[in-house]
Amino acid sequence: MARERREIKRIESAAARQVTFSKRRRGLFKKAEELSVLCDADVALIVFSSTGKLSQFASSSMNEIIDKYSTHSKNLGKTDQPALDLNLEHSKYANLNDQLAEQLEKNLETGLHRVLQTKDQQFLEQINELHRKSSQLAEENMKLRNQVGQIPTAGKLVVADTENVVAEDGQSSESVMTALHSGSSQDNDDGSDVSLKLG
Amino acid sequence: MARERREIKRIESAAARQVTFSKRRRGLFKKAEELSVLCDADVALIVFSSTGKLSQFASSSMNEIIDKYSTHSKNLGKTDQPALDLNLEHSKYANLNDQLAEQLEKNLETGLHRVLQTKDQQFLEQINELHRKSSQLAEENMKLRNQVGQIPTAGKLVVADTENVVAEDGQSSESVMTALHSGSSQDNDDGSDVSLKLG
DNA sequence: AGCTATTGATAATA
DNA sequence: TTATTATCAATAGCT
Repeated sequence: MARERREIKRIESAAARQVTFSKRRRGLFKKAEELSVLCDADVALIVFSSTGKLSQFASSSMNEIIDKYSTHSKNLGKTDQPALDLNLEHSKYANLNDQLAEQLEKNLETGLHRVLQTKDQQFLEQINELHRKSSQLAEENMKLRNQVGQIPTAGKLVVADTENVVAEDGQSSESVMTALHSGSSQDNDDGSDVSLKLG
Repeated sequence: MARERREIKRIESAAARQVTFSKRRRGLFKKAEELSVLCDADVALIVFSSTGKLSQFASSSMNEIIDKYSTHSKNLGKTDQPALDLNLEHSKYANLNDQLAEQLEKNLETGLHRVLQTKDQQFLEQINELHRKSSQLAEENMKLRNQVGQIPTAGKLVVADTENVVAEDGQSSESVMTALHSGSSQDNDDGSDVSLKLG
């Protein structure tokens, strides 16, 4: 609508596109508001520029309108518009809270588990090394006692027989301790031992 | 824009209002689509007539755009509109994600910390006990060597001098490892060593 | 719904 | 980005 008619197709020149976007966006928002005022309609307009910048207009409250839309949508919705709108399951937003909560919990559990695994891993490695050293000492000790002619002080070296206690993670706090005292453990199910729920 | 300029205020005549609504709505949707095409913008338009009828347009997917909007909203958003948009706290949906994330993180940090403290405590006690035993063994070992007339194998018993390595929690996984190898450590600031971020 | 006289929006330009 | 302006597009008032 101007010096020359413009074909409705993506403007290739980024600069020109930006200029046109600016002008037309203003016009669009103005029209949106005029419609809402003149015709007492509830209008919500959301625009993301190609660079990701958000612009919005809502004749009342954006949330309210989106809510109303979500609810109303399960009906036919699009009484109009040959629009490109594909959605029929706005339920997505209805349950947004729950879904997000669930998703976040999963993310966090994963992160938590990873952290615990790392930390536990270090502890366990440390413990294994200590066990190894103790074993060496105990063995050497025994040999020395034999050389000296002494009878090995049995029972004092409970550590001696635990060569490899735990090499991998996947234990709950409780079972880890058990494993540590009962020698080598292989039953790793790698199940997350952490479960948190929102309060 | 026509035979006469029309003041932008609610049209009282229901009939006239309906006619104008019809005409302007068409124009608005057309402009919305043109903007999205010309400028490669993501546009969502929701309109409820005064009689409650819904019309919508979305350049891509309505849900997608609303999602993006909700997420993006924590910024300023409304680059435009002197509109009647009253909400400044699209927080409800807008920051839902962030809020939940934050809340969850807090809950988890608390829970995590508690879990880690318990678990760490057990690990540390275990490690301390091992150190103690090693020390005993090393000491006894040394005495035996003397009896046998051997020269103590110096350097092999790095564990021997660490009587009490760690008795309390408050170490990061990294510093714990350091502490274990460098003997007793007193610099406990008890800061939470766990920090989780959502991926 | 159509029909136009007008106003309003805007493409090109600066 | 703002300002100008020639044109094109939308639409108010009627039918």
